[in-house]
Amino acid sequence: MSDRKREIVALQPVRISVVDQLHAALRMAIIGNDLSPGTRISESEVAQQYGISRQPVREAFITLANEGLLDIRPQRGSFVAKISLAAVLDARFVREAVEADIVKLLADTPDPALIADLRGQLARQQELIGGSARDFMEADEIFHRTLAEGADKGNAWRVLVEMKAQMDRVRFLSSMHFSVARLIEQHRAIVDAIAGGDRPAAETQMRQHLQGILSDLPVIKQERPEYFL
Amino acid sequence: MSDRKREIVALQPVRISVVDQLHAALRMAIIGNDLSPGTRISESEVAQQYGISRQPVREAFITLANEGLLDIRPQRGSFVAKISLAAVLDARFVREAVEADIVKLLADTPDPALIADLRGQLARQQELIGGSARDFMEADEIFHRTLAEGADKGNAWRVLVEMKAQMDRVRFLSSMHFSVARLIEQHRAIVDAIAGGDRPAAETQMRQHLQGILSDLPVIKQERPEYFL
DNA sequence: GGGCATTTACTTGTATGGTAGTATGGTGTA
DNA sequence: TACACCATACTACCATACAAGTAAATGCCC
Repeated sequence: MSDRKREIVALQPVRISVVDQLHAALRMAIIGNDLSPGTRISESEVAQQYGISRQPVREAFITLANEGLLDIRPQRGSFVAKISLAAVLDARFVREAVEADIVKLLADTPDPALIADLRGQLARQQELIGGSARDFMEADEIFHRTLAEGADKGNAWRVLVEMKAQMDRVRFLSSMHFSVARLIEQHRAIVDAIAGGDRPAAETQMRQHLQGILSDLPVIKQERPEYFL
Repeated sequence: MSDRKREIVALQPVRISVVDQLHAALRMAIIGNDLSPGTRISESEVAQQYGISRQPVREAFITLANEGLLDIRPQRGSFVAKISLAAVLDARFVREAVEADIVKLLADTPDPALIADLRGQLARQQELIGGSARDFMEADEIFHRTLAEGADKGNAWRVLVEMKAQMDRVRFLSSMHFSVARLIEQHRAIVDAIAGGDRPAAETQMRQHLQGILSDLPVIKQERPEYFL
């Protein structure tokens, strides 16, 4: 053991609570549009399906409601939240603001190790072209999280995840309306700007990247008005 | 009834659930440092105090935990979350990024009505100098919310509230370490920049305003290390 | 007195029962 | 036929009971 501080990592509890497992499952189902906006899901029904009691289901529901993914109406029922145009637009706005500042930081002091990591991810993303939307979304999430953590803003990532969820829901409604290749190209431009220490370029590229959804949104809303509020 | 679309406003439920009331009360208590970081609060204890069952208490706890204000340790107890320096710094970072973009928008198209509102608030804030920290915090919250809503980013305000909570907790630990007068002066500078349509100035002023806590934070941490993680 | 196994009192996690409120479909009436 | 009324079958909300795990106090042994 050397002189430097020992890394103290919190031990993960071996058992993940029923609530957390259920929450993760439902969250994925909602974002991936396996549970469409407006769908009714009742506590007792879900409890029965998973072979657990109503209580943990209820707790998972509460967290989903806090995240804006579920709409609990007392004495009436719980429904997968319809997509609020304003909520999606504001989520996008928040992401743009925060991630723009993140890449500015990264461009100020480019870290070779980080850049190598990112370039590796770009290569992996290339391989996903033509694959499932879900796989690319996952890679995309890792990419953006790497940026946040590279700028030592791991806690900020938590809110970005929530914002990203709102946006990804929309994308999953119609995976035809965005070009994966174009997104990867934008990712590459961001990495290049960071690597070159070009702060304004990094900001511009990130903002453009996150503005992409603005053109898809009206199309999707027109196609699937019943999914929107 | 005229030809224009009728405004459909959602009817508010008259009764606020026990859970929501309790959550609000506990949240205020934690932010206002009536419940200090590290304090143990048990479900059954709180239930007894408020004359309700454990169930709604538990649900309020879950939401508080999601907000990062409570630390629920299974089979061990629930504790008011200690303040994480990283969490506060990242919350500040997020606020700076988002609110900077908000005032940029506002400066692009200055709205006389909004500016009049804000100037009125500045006058009210002046009257609060020397008053309780809690009163000023409330006025401060209204000010920043007005900016967000003025830019039509009401949904974004939701996440800002969560970030603000982390920061306000710190400030309440030691209300001596910041000058209300200086904060109001900064508010005024922000409003002036918006009114003048000066986008870069608005951004700069907002960023400076939100960087203020950076100087207080180390002092407070040194004074009350037991409150920090 | 010090170390250790055990007990005990506590915690949160989960299951279930009862209540009040809401939607719906059927029925009687004008 | 159209409408008001009511029985019924849901819903989520809240209370209560039990299970599983933790930690501190206890008492025993060395």
